[in-house]
Amino acid sequence: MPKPMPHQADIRQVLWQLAFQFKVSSKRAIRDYDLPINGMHVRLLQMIHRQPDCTAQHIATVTGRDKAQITRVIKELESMALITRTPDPADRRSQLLALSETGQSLMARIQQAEDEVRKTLLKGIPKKDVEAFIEIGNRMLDNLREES
Amino acid sequence: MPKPMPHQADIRQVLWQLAFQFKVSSKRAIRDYDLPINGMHVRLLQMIHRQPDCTAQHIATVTGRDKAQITRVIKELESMALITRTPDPADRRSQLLALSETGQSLMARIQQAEDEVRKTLLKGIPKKDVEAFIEIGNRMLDNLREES
DNA sequence: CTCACTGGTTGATATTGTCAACCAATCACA
DNA sequence: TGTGATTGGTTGACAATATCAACCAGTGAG
Repeated sequence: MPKPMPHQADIRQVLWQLAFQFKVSSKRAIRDYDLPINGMHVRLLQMIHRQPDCTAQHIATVTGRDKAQITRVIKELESMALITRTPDPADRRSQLLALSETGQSLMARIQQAEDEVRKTLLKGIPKKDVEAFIEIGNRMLDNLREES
Repeated sequence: MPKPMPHQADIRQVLWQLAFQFKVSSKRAIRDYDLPINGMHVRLLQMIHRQPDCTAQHIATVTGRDKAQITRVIKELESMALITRTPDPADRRSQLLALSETGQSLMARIQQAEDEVRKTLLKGIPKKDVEAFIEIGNRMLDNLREES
């Protein structure tokens, strides 16, 4: 019986908690599906899925993560045959990332798992509110990024 | 020159990014103050600061983290003389945590650093929107927690 | 051509998260 | 009262994630 957690008035707390809880739920969902990967793998797969002609550099800047880490995860994904790396014809330094067939079908299952989490997350919250939330969140992100 | 990042439509992305960026900014702020601690330390100090008669258990359930981890961080904090542990007279298993004098003044500096981040984060966003954001976020948290 | 820069890689190391086993104090309750 | 289940906390081992610096090959401006 989950005792009703008191609501946080502090935005910092709300953000930490949301991200953390969401991560936990996603992880659980993915484990339920018995997929042989972890959180970082999932995130990169999603990015590669969404962004055609995705490069490691792109992922690094968008996520704000260290490129060393990106490199490693990509290497793992490749060794699992979930993605393919082809050298960019236009710039031989960079490599274009894409999902392999296996990666695609895995992605489908991941989507399914995460959609359930999202459905839980948003249960009973009007669409209008969700949109407002995302919009305000994006404004905050802009604020933080302007700093750099 | 930060190129304007495209706005994310996906709530998952927004959450990840917000939490991550906030963490980065906080970390930078704290480092500027030259404090000899890391993110986890800060979070626990904050909880102990806010919650009188805080216990390790309490922290573990509120943050959703593993209690093993909590134990270790607490031990470090104590060895840095930032907090004190006194056995609970009512239950000899548990220990009441409190900030030491040093911890208090450290906390003040941390607050200062994080307030700057928060100010950046919320710049130009009307109070009403911030409140709405927090309120909606809390509803989402409730949703996730009901799962357990 | 040379020099600064960029995309990517590697190694080393720090931080954070997870799992399971364990101890002592407490509690439920027969 | 005693016995078994539960709880607060600790420890060890280990996986996942993050960070920093050095490095290489290709690019691009001059």
